Amino acid sequence: MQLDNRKKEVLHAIVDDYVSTNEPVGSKSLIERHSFQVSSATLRNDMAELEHLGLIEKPHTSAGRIPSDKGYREYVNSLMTIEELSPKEQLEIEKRIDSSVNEVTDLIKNATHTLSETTGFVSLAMSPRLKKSFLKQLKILMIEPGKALVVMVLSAGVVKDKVVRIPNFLNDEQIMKISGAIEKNLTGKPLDEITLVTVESAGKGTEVPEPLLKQVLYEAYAAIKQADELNIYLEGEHRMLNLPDFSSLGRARDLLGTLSDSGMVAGYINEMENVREHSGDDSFMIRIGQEIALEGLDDCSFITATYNLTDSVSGNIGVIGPKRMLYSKVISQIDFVKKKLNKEMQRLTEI
Amino acid sequence: MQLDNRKKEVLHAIVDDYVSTNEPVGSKSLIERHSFQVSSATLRNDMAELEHLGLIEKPHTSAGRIPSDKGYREYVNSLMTIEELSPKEQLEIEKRIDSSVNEVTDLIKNATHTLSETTGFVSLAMSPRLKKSFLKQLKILMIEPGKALVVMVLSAGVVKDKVVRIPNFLNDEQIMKISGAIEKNLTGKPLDEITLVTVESAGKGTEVPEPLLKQVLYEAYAAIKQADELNIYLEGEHRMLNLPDFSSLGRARDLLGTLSDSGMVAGYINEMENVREHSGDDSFMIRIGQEIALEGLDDCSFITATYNLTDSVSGNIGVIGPKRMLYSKVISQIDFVKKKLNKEMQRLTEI
DNA sequence: TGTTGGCACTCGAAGCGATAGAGTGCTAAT
DNA sequence: ATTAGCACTCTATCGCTTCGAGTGCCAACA
Repeated sequence: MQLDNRKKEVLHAIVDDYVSTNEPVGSKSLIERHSFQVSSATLRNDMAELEHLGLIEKPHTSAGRIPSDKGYREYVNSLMTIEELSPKEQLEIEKRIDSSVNEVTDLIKNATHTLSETTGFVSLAMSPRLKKSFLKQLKILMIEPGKALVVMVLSAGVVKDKVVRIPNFLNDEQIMKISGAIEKNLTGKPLDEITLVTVESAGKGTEVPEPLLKQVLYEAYAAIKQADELNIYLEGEHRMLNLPDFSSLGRARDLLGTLSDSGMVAGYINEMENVREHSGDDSFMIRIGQEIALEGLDDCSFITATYNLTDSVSGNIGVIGPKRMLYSKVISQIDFVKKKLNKEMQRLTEI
Repeated sequence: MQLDNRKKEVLHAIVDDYVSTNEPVGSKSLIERHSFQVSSATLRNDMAELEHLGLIEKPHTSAGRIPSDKGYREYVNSLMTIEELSPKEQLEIEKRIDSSVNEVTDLIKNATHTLSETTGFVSLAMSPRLKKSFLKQLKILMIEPGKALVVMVLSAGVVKDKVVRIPNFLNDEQIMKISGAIEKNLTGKPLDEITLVTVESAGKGTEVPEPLLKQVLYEAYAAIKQADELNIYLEGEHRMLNLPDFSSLGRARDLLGTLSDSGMVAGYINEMENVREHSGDDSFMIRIGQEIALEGLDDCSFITATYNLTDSVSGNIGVIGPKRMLYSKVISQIDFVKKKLNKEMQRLTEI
């Protein structure tokens, strides 16, 4: 994008003004609010040029300009400067993210909640992708005849469990044998390398009748697979209704409708994450307006960062807000929450 | 309420018409839509009377009437007749509530989701109140030095667990001893009779140094207390935006704002539940409009039923919809979902 | 006494025209 | 390349009128 300096400044100013006023900005008010050394007529020429490049657009013929998706993109990529949060803001976040929590899930919910409160937008987080973590322990506990609990401890310090049905007449001792065999043979294996076949061969040699054994092994396998399922946490959907951008009920409805299908949102984040991984970019994922392939989010921007539970186990945390947002501020907020989250995660996972 | 028959019919008709059209209903249209054997002038007199009794009201001087909270209340208490769902509707619900689920929590989420889809409103459920259930098993598993998992099996077939911190240098054997002592002494006790003192005395006699023992016992106690904490599940908040009743953004915002504070909603349900228990009424709790002591729910009705996990362990499931709803239909839907839920719960809890 | 037809009155919703104001594009001069 | 000036455009808004559904009340009637 070959823009001379003044044009860059003009675009910057238009984005800033539009973000803060929510009104299309015209050449005159631009002169008033900023100290350009040229006249409004000159800015009009520049604006015509920016419009030609598709960076800004007019809602109607005789109105001011608003940034287009492409304009916001240019702003985010090359114009804005990111500042650190003030110590006060940092403290506020530190305080809200509770350090007394002992489970990863609670910690993530905590961070999501905090992020929604500090940004005033919808926040969301994906649970850690555990497929690269490995099994450290697996125990099967009898609950009552026919029912057992599979408890797994994963390398990332995460504990998962699942209630499963087992044949009624299996006794404690048999279950212990099977449990021991699985644990012995699968400990240290990453979850994504564990298949039904692996589990079945791990259980071989246990002196339990074949069909019964097979059922238990299947259930154990199902429990392991369930452990690496992804969860998504969304918070603060109602905040969108406070934004003038969604004062039209139709838009608000479409947006909340889409967000209510958390599976769809999770799928989209996963997709984005794959792109990020392959592009080698390790900081933020930013999607603006139509770039987001979800219905009803045309007027939104979607920003996520990646947090790490361990080196190989990570998840995402971020916000969905209006396109018309203070990008630099929001990005610093996400960044700070992410860092705090990483710190707490480390506390939880180090022995 | 001493109302002659025709006045009852008039109120009935006004509620029905208003529910289906969402427009204030006048004497003339009342004549048109129903076969009253009198003139519109007569109905006008009746309506003036009903207004005097506070059962209906006018949005403004020259408009038709709409039911007041008191009017809806009268309708619900003595006018409406409840019909069973059609076999088709029943089947639809049966199908949606999945029978392959093995955990109570999943089952409840499932039922909540179904209820929101069938009614088109916000649905919600409270997790079972476990304080009357008793401990069947309690195991403490070492995860790694300094970290353990407390697993509890409760009488209602519910499994709960919590990761806890323990002193670093406790070994497997010591933990097993403590775990065994607690289990031995507390099995069969209802959760609400277990206090820190009970747990501490249960752990006595274990050959583990005093301060270490005390910490573990405290953590075990905390885990037990956490097990009977209540959870609330809310679904379909976005559906409210589809209702003409909430087309004013302000109302929608207040409503969703309140619902987003799930703790507050849970507290309110608990309060309602206490009233129900003491009044001996065992069917539905219905709260209409201003009867609901929650901000922003003035235009809503709140209907819940009680489901049972076992005889002494129960929770609630219901909906929050607009006051202007088809009460008889919604009540049958809740009732049917509740019955189905009870059935599935029984399947899960019977050995 | 309960019911009815008639009538004047009320009030919001919808449609219309005029006006104001912010903004644009273009042209001609610097 | 920049600027002043001007004609033009489009929306938002205000006030005005009209329309219609609905009400309350009164006098007449069974």
